[in-house]
Amino acid sequence: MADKLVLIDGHSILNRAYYGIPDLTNSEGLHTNAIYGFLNIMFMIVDAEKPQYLIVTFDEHAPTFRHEMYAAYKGTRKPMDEELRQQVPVIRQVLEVMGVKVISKPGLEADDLMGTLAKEAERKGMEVALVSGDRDLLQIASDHIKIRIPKTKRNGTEIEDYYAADVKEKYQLTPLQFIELKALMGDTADNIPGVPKVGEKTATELMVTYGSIASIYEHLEDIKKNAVRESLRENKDLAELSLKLATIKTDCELPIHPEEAAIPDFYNAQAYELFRKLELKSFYGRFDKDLSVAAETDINTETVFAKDAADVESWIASLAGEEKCIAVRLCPTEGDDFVIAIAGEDKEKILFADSKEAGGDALRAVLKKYTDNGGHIITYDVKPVYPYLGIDEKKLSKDATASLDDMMLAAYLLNPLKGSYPIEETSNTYLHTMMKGYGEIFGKKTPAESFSTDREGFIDRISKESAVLYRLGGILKEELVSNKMYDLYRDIEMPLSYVLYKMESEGIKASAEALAAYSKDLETTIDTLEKRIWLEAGQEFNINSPKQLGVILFEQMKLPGGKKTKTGYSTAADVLEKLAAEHPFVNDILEYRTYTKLKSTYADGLAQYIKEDGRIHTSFNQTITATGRLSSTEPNLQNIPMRYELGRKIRKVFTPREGYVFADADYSQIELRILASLAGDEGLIEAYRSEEDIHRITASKVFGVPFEEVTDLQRRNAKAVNFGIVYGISSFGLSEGLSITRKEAAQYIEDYFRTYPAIKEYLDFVKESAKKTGYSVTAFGRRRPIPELKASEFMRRQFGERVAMNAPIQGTAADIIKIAMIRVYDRLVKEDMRSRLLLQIHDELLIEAAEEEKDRVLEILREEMQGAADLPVKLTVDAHTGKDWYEAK
DNA sequence: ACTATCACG
DNA sequence: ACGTACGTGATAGTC
Repeated sequence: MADKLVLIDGHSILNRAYYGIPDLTNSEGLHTNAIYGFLNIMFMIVDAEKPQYLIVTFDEHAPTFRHEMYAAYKGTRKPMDEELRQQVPVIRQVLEVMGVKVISKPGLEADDLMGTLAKEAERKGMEVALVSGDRDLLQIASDHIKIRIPKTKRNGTEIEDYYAADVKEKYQLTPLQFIELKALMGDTADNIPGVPKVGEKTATELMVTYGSIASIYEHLEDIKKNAVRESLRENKDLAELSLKLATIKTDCELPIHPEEAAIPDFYNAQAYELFRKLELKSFYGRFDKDLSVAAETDINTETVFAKDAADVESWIASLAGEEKCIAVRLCPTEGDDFVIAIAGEDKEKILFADSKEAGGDALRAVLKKYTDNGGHIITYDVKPVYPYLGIDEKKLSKDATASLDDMMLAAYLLNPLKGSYPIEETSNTYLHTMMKGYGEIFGKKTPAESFSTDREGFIDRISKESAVLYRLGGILKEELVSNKMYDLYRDIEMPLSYVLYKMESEGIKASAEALAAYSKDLETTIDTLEKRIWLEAGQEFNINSPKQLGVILFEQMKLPGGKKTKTGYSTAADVLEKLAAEHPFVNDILEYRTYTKLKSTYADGLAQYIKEDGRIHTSFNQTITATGRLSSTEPNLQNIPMRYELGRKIRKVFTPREGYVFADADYSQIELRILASLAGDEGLIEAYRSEEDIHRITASKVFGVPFEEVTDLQRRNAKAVNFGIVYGISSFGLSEGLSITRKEAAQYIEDYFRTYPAIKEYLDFVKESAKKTGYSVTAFGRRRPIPELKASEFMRRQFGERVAMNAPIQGTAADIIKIAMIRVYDRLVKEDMRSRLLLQIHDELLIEAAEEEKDRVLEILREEMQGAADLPVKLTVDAHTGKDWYEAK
């Protein structure tokens, strides 16, 4: 095997990491996102390549101009962000401490250093992997020099690799021709002027056709486009200069040679210290155990084993101290059994109890007695813990949760973008510990399995977790207070968690027989459609495979429609619908999709979730969405079909229990009302006060026609604009939605903003404010960070702006219905009713109401939902009862 | 594990 | 020249 050299383009990778990784800071406020991202990529490459030699290059001054000879030309490179600039010396220090060879040479570009090093290594018989964030380096690619371009994606980093042959394949150009391509199109970041009027498209076309700049000039007269041809003619000198500038040097004098850069052992004690200081926790695991032991001690615990419930009671009393506060980590094991770890004032001592020995009922009684006497419990993910706390059924949600804290809910409010909230991540973030992930210790085992196979390890783990929880209690409360979200946490999220627990336990009755019958009906139609589609297509194929379907439609049947997705043809509904008019056969496919969707996801899918009590118990997740909404899983009961009759019929299988009916209530246009209120737009507020059709009024005002003369089309358009505004309007989005041109869409938006000027002012204000603070805020103080707003890519920034406009609206609506849920629940308890809240579907609540209570329940729903927020635009609620969900909605 | 599609608000 | 409406979750196919 030949020796291998890895070359890393320091600035370009650092830059890429900075823009690709959301902001990170250590507790001293030093930004570390670029450092983190850089090291991630470096470690990943070194792990994969296992090179003998490693060199990182940096430009001497950052930012630099590419070449002296062109430095006088107007520099267009943006100055470096301060947050990135401060990380440059730090990463160099990190690399130095790890023993990595870093080179830079005054007056030389990093590209030239790398080019020279790569070629020299190749001459010396080495394999080279050159890691860079930009494509300039592709000109260096050869059979032995691989250019590796990391891309930061949603779930980690992917690396694109280019040997010479790959460059040829992807760009239809050799690496050397690639230089000429760049010379033609120019590069503002590198101050290469290029030829005016020649962009990426034109340049590629010219190079593929003629093969070189020299050849292009020989065949100048063949070029069709006048503007391009004349520009080339006039700017020949510019083309030549650009070619020189674009060529990476491979003959520099080097301060170091490849064989002098043997790869060091990164993971030494000094480096470990620095990583600790920077708090780059995810890398701690790479260092030796011995090095990391010191840090692991901050959560060392000594576990005491309880013999019985009395033991637990006396220990709790001593651990709780004067503050009367303990942290409890509780895990169900087999059957009804569970184990608990309890931490308190004495931070090292953890009490462990197993319901098998201490008795489940006895343990529950101890916990109940403790809280009834004013004791406080800090938990992590409290919802599944409620059944162990013995909470009195008569308690209002706020009283039930007054003595409880849930650090997972706190962590979610502090950063709702994480998607999941493992306890160790919260601890590592806020306590600066370095806990291992659960999976690193127990793999994919469930807690119950871990407990039975590795009892000791599991006990140690939940002991540590409880210790950490006790400390998080104070810290996260402070964080919530200083971020002005403590009220939201205490008055909304905590009580809501209890309401959700009750709703989940209640479940909703569904008929397995009715689902089976529905499934059978669908199957008949699916069979017919399938046969007809195969007949039309002239062959049997898997209609559910977008790949096979694409080939059939667009290759064999030659229907118009191009590629859209990464992997091939798009066969999405909106694409097929455009074809359906000309090709009725496509309708069969759309219909087939509808029927199979209904069968697999709903008819058959839901049936699997019916429990022995004949009911479906969904999970309402409180820490998933970025905006503050709930989500529903296993199964999702927030997306049961509604819009079309065929699917809507599914709702008939959801029925109330004997002697009960459903009462269903939903807010009317809550988001638009919130927008009007937050913006304080007199026109829109007044429009709502008139209680007329809001889309019709809007159409009348925007298009300047009398209310009575608004056409259906005008109303439809106005409605789409109203929706678009809520989503964070863009002319493109609106034009897609309405099948009109972007220009027309832009005109609609302009007219809309002229009609309701305060709406525009408000949206501009929230955008500006989010840019300044980095987050958007709802009327109840819920925050959504928007890191996209400082992205370098235009598209991502645009997305950030739309999110900044939408999040306060969607989020405020989420806050309001959460308040309504708490109030509705409390009313049902207070008034001693048998009716129960079952479901929330974003703007809708479903109650199983005792028959004699149904009118009262409707009243409560209307009152509490309308009264949940006092806005300039009154919230209105539609409420109905019915013998199934279909009827009640 | 990822992508495409489609169900809801 | 670029390429998107906001927020979710389940399923089937593909790698």
